[in-house]
Amino acid sequence: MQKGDGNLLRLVNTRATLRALRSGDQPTLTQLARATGLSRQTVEAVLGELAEQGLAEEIAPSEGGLGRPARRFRFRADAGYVLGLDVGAHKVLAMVADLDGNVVATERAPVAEDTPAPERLAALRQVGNDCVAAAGIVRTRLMAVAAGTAGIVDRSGRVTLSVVLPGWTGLDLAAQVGRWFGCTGLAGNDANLAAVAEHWRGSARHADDVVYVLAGHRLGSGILIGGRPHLGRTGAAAEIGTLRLLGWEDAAVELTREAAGETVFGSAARGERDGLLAVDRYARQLAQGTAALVLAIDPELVVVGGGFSKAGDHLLDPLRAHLAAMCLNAPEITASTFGDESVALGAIRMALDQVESEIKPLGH
Amino acid sequence: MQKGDGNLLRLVNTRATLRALRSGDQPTLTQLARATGLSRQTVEAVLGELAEQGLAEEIAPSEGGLGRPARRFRFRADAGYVLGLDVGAHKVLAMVADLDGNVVATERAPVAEDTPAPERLAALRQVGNDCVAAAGIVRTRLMAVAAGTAGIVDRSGRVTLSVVLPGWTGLDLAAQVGRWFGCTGLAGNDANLAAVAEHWRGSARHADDVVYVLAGHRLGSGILIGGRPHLGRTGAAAEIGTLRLLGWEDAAVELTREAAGETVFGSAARGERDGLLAVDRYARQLAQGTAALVLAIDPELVVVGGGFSKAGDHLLDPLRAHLAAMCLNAPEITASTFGDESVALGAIRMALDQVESEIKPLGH
DNA sequence: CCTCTTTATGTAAGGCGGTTACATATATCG
DNA sequence: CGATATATGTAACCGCCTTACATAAAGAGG
Repeated sequence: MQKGDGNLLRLVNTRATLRALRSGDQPTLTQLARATGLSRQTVEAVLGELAEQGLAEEIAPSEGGLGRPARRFRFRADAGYVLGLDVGAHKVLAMVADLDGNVVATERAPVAEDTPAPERLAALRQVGNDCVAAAGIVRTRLMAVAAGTAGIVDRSGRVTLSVVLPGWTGLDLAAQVGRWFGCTGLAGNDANLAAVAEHWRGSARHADDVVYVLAGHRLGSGILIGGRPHLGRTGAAAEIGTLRLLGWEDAAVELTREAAGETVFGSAARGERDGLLAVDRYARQLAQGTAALVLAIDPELVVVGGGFSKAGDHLLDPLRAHLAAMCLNAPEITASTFGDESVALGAIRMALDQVESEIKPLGH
Repeated sequence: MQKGDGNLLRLVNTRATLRALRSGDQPTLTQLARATGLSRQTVEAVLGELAEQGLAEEIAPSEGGLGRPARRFRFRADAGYVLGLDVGAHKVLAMVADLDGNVVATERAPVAEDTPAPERLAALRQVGNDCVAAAGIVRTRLMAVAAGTAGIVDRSGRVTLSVVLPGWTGLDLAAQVGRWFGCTGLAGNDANLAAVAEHWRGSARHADDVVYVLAGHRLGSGILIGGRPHLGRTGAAAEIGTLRLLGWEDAAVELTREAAGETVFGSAARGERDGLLAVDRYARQLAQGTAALVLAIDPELVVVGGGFSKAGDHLLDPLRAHLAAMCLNAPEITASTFGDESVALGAIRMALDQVESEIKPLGH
């Protein structure tokens, strides 16, 4: 095969086999062959390599079928684990998942908004360690760790700018978490990772171009293009808040000044005039920033997450109305499915992508 | 090789060889082998297939070197041609290029702004035919044709909406031009194609994420992500003009109402107070829409094209100033290199992409 | 003029990855 | 118990690519 490319074909076929293996339910050799379009022999050889790497395993043949019992295989989701972290303004959150993305442990701890960076990092590390312990695995089984955080994060995983978390700017978060847990470290913007989570298993499963709006006391946004986060030159894509004209930054401030957000949404839900008006004002300002993103990207879907998204249609309906007025042919708008845990889940997906990208056929 | 994929490896190697063949200057077999990382034999075999398809050709070996004379090859750029069209408000423009993208003929004709669709189409067809004739080729040698037009064009090449060209909405432009010229037909938004042209050979050669702003009597914009046009769900990506808040649509109107744009820029160039103020107002409004796109996409580069871009820094400098005030860390801003012909050039690149995507190894 | 050096071309052999074809094994069903 | 269905194992073969080595054609130097 090609000199430089060391086994392009095997790589492709390995990926195809792995996909079939994971999507099927303990499939047989013949089923895998049919699913991948490869010959039985090839699938067998690939499975051999995967078994050597601990990624596949033959299990006992099934009882009670017609004909010779088929050899069955399964993906060894427990061959390794990944850790997803979320460093927020008020909490740190950690989740451990196996290679199938099944979450096996979750740990969280509250953090004060004005906590300085070193303590926040210590809390993050602590919650990460606790989570690994709770998952009942040793740290060496972690294959990658990813962290989501508020602020602008560049491609390398360094925090370029964070106005929310004190002392956060300049932090090399990816390298930091990598060192802590002795594996590849990654980091990304929280809204982007939340979007990734929604695209993986949430509201945005069937959309590839997505605008994610994080609507809470803080406003944030993320963009998925072709199912992958769009970072831009500096990692600042979707940071529409900077354009004062759109009133994006002011929205939440205003709402929280008037009252605790929850109270306002409760009031609106009860149909009280003041609450309805406040929510509508908020939705309008939210819509202005969202409209700018929607018009720029023309996404298939807008997902609204963050604390206020719990209000559901009480927030979404006015948002839909305002957005429809601002963009002709506005896209569908839906609420996030994961709420609080979406950032950590997105981090898990990011870590899994990293792990999967490292799977190579071993060239004997 | 794989059942479905009929020759993945050969396809990859064919592409690699083709790239090396085209970038080199009549390279020898050995040079090609070195450039592609493939063995000489493989390259030889691939060239054989390419020669069968008329895409490569052996030429006389070079004189006067040391050692046995090497066999030389060249890419047959004249194996086929593509046609690029631009349907504007005031003109129709056609260009024929060979497979290397060398433009061999250009034809244009003025069209009145209020020309109804059938006549505009007739003019387009006419100018296309004239251009093919001027290129001195028969129509059957056209391998693809692409057209750029103002308005929203969906993925299939149908005009979903055009407010500028009367009767244009609903037109299946791609199919139309394909029928006319008896080959694959494509169509796209003019600003997007202009961006493609700039990325191909113009100001945006070294940038993959680009925002293109068409600044003329009409305003338009296009987005390149990863070097390719980003269309969005309906093809309306970058149509930021809809957001009235940004005053995008009003900008040009105002400028043209005050005076012919050129006069204003001339006045500004002479340092006259009125002209400078008018240009600054225009630049400010232009910057608002541009800022929204820049913040959403975080591109590496903003390219300004369209009629007013001829004013150069007289327009760009105030634009830079306003943009810097609106986005922290604003990207570089530069003028288009192709001006008037960028849309047709982008159409040519689009057609070439289509042709190149169709190159497959013939499976003997 | 002949030979050496340099460069490149031809030809053969072999490996890797994959497929097809056919014989063989092990269930259930009548 | 054999017929049937299903799946496994083995062998032969083919395509694509690479390495290795012999051969060819030029200039350079005696």
